[in-house]
Amino acid sequence: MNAKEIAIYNKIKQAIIQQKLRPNMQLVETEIAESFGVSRTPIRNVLRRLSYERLVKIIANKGTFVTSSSKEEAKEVFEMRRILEGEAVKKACLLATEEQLLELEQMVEEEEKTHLDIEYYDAIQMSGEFHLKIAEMAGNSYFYQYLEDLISLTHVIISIYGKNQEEKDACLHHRHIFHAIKKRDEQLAAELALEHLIDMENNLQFSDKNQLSVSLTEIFNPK
Amino acid sequence: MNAKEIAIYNKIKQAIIQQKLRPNMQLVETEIAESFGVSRTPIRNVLRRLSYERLVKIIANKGTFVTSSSKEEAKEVFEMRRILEGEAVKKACLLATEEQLLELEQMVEEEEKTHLDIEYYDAIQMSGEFHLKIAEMAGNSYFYQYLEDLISLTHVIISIYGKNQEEKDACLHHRHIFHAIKKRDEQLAAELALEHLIDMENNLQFSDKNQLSVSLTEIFNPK
DNA sequence: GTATACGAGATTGTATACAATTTCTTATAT
DNA sequence: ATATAAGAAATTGTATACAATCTCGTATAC
Repeated sequence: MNAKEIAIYNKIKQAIIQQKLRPNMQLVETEIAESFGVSRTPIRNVLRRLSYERLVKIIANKGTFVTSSSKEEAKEVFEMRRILEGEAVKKACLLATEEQLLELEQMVEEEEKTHLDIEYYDAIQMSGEFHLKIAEMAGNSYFYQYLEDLISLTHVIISIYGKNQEEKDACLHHRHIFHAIKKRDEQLAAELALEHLIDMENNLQFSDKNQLSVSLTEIFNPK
Repeated sequence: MNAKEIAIYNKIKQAIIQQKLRPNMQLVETEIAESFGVSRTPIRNVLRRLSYERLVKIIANKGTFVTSSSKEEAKEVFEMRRILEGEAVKKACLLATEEQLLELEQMVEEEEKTHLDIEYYDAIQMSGEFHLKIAEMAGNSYFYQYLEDLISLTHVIISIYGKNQEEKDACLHHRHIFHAIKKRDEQLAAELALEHLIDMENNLQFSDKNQLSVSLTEIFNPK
């Protein structure tokens, strides 16, 4: 993707994460193209990329729709995050440079400072960036590539199933994880990272009312 | 991607894996389009997808080139495979149905039977399918998605750095892994899977002569 | 009144024309 | 003879016209 497409990609992605584009909403190519002042071609490229990341679902000859992760898909996302972030944080303990540790600490401090002031959706975005920074420190580009997608999806999942009280402990957890990495305590860091993710998952409410139905058939004629 | 594009995608992917399209080779859109009897549009879609999987590299306004993984990139691929396949095989032990075990056994037997007869590149493809079957059995679609890409890249890596003696023990390893899964011995299965991957990596030769140069400039005017 | 069939509207899918960019060649000035 | 610049060729990037497909409403047959 070139710079122009990346800009469009980031805006659409952020709109999905910030729930301006809600799950199941249709993304009509011509409408998006018009709003960005370009033709359908680059829009189609961006939507394809987003579909590969599972943030949208393209149905042939029908349209592109914002992802509405099921309970099962959400579980898959969290399981894979535990696997990858557990390993990533261990590698980060081994490889972190002093400069990276400083950057990570600054991210935690930034998070704590703005903790209550800022918009809710900015808060979870900052939280995501902390996790991504650790992925970056792990010294294997696949951690970053995979976790970038999984974390984006987590944001969508929280927007569907969250109880809007997620980040109450997140900053504290992040600080603890940071300290473990700084002490280069692999075992502790991994444990804390897993606990943190399990906490996030436990804060989801998979009740029926949070399930966004794909069609009215599901509401009126459930099997 | 629709059926037509998937067909084109598979053919190009297989050509790369089977080294009919060698690393660093340029893939010109119009040429591929002509050979498939379609316009550039679907070809561009397929190439973008392949670039996301790192099988090709798209350089803006210049062209698309078959990936030529560096030594460092190869190490990343194997590290991520160890992480994912170690977990996948453990979950496969827990979740495998009798039917799946039968299918897996049949794959091993098929591999052993045709072990020496068939084409070299068909052999490593069969080997890859064994690993993918376990990913499928792990009950989390991300194992399959990620490992599909990593295994494809492994084929390219072996084609660059391999000593052409990889699959001598592969069948045996596969049978041992199968037995561990059948006995539902998580620990053993994971150990064998890791050993198998380490073995594969140790069979690579990262000598300079295997390094495919990106350009003639690198041959004649190395910095 | 109901069911089927036809057709209009909306949306995506494909081909193609043209624009932008890069690379290589060639011509020209020194 | 060499260096620089102009331009030609090759390739990708973008916009657009048209085709294919799906959805839904309406009309018509029974």
